[in-house]
Amino acid sequence: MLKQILEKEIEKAVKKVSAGKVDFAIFRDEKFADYSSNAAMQIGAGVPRENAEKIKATLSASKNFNKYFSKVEIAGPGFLNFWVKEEEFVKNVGSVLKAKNKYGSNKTLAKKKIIVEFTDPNPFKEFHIGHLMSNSIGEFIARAMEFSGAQVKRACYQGDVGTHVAKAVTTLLAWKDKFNTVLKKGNLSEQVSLMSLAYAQGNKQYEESDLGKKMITEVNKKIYTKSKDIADIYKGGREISLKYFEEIYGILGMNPQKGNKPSSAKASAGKHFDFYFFESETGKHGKTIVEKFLKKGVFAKSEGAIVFPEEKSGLHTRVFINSENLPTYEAKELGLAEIKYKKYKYNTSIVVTGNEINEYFKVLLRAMEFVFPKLAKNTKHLSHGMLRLPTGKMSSRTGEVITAVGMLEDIEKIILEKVSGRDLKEKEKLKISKQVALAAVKYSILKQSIGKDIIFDLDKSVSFEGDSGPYIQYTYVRTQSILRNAKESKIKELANFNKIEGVNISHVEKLLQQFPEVVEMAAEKYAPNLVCSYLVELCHAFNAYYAENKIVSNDAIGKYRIALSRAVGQVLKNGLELLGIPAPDKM
RNA sequence: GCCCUUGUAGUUCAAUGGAUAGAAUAGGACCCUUCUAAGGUCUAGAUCUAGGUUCGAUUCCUAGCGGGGGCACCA
Repeated sequence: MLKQILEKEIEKAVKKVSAGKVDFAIFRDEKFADYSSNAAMQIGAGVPRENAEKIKATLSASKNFNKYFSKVEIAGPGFLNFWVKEEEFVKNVGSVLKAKNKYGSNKTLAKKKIIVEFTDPNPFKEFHIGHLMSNSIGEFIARAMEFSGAQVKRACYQGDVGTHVAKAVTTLLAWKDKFNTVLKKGNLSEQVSLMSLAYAQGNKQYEESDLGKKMITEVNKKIYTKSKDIADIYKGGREISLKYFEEIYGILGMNPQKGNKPSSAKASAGKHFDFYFFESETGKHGKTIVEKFLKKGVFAKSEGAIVFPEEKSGLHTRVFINSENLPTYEAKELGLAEIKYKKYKYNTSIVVTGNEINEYFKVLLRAMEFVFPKLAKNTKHLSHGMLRLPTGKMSSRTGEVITAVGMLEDIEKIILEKVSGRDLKEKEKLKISKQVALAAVKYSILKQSIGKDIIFDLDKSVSFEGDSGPYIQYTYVRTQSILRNAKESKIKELANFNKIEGVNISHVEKLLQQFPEVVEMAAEKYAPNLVCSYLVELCHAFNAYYAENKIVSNDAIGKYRIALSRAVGQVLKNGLELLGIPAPDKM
């Protein structure tokens, strides 16, 4: 990459000016140049502009520098501005077409084994738009790591035991007949909605009456001990949820994983993750671990529970095993860390969750430092913000939730309306509306830096214009349409990019050259928003180019423009692929 | 009360300590007998307050004010 070449050249030049280590940056701002650097100003000694002059002189004399760059200038307080030779941009168009779906990938994480845990929906509860957020972000992280050469495994961790399950099961016990009927005769969505009703009802009971709370606590114990009283209901409900989740992963565009192994015999045959972990197993293992380390003094007994005390964490005391002798989230997570490692000897374990558990996770990692120091070091907690409604936080406890499927369906209807006039088959229209809806939703999640809350206004947030997923899809469609036209007109596109004359390098070519750098930074910083804003910028540049120039024409420049369109299409497709957004050929 | 996090155009979001703070929407003015107007062109509009570090601060530090989350047996 040009950036790396430039970096080395500057490094060499700086050494001639300063003996000490200089920490400089290379950045891009098209207002000024193709690349810029602050190297001269980062040198502690001397006058910045004089240092810049010296660096410039060295670079100008470098053969390797002159091979790729046409010019270096000094500006402002001492910035070095660099211009890339125009022919490099043309050559790069050829590189895009040659590399195809590999363009932009790199090897920075080659041979690294990474496990990414995300989505983590709980059986017996709804799959709401918050899970959609975790899924979109997690899938991006996984794909970005893969694009950087890592061997990635996807993991999904599901809470199939615990109070929340007991709440639903307690209600379902009371509704036994109704539940059995729906279980036998109802379709999946009826089954699921009955369960979420049961959960909301159970939750109400738990909060409003002591008797209800007591009942649910009893049922909770029965779930842990696998009592026969609840076995059928529990098993039935669990299966429904897991089946439903798999259906959603398919809708969200996750690819089935090859050779995946459910981590326990009880697991249903999920296909979309490599590993499925369940609290029923991590709880058991976690409890054993905590008990073992209680003896070693890592944990302490307090008020009938086993806690990780504040003195050790430096944060605050957390319960790992409660006074009912059941493992809490923290103990389960401890168990999970080791179970994961046994399944897959990872170099890095990334856990994607909502940010409301940030504090717990910090305590957990401190505890893990005592228990599994190596794993603690290699675990990275990546938290995203909450998906909030303009009316406030949504709550599955009260039943005020927007489900992922419900929202996607609503948007699909709007899009179906939009494509109604197009000359397309009904089947195509349906497929396209699904693809565009997914793009609208996923993009609105991924376009901002993860970690911040998203205020999700259904009417406003999900946009089809401007800075949106559909805009990128539309531009991709435009490139494909151009290629179809060229084919119909029997115009052959350019194949040799080494000696093309009369091409005016536009913003489009420069952006194409930038893609690999963007991908690398997005992966390094876990920042899908960088890919998003890059893609929109590329779309904008290409659409402006398209408005100004006739693309399809049977002459040298036409042939070049067709090739350029194909390259733009390829990069858009690669970028969308990273974001987990489909790229339709027509819309 | 304590801890974490956040504060940028009317709104929703950008900006590895750099040059003139970018987009998108909403507003105003234009462009479909050139390849999909889900598009393009022009225009107006913003860094919570007070200090500090720095050649240079939206970015780092301190304090204050506002939003969000958390503060042992839910996850």
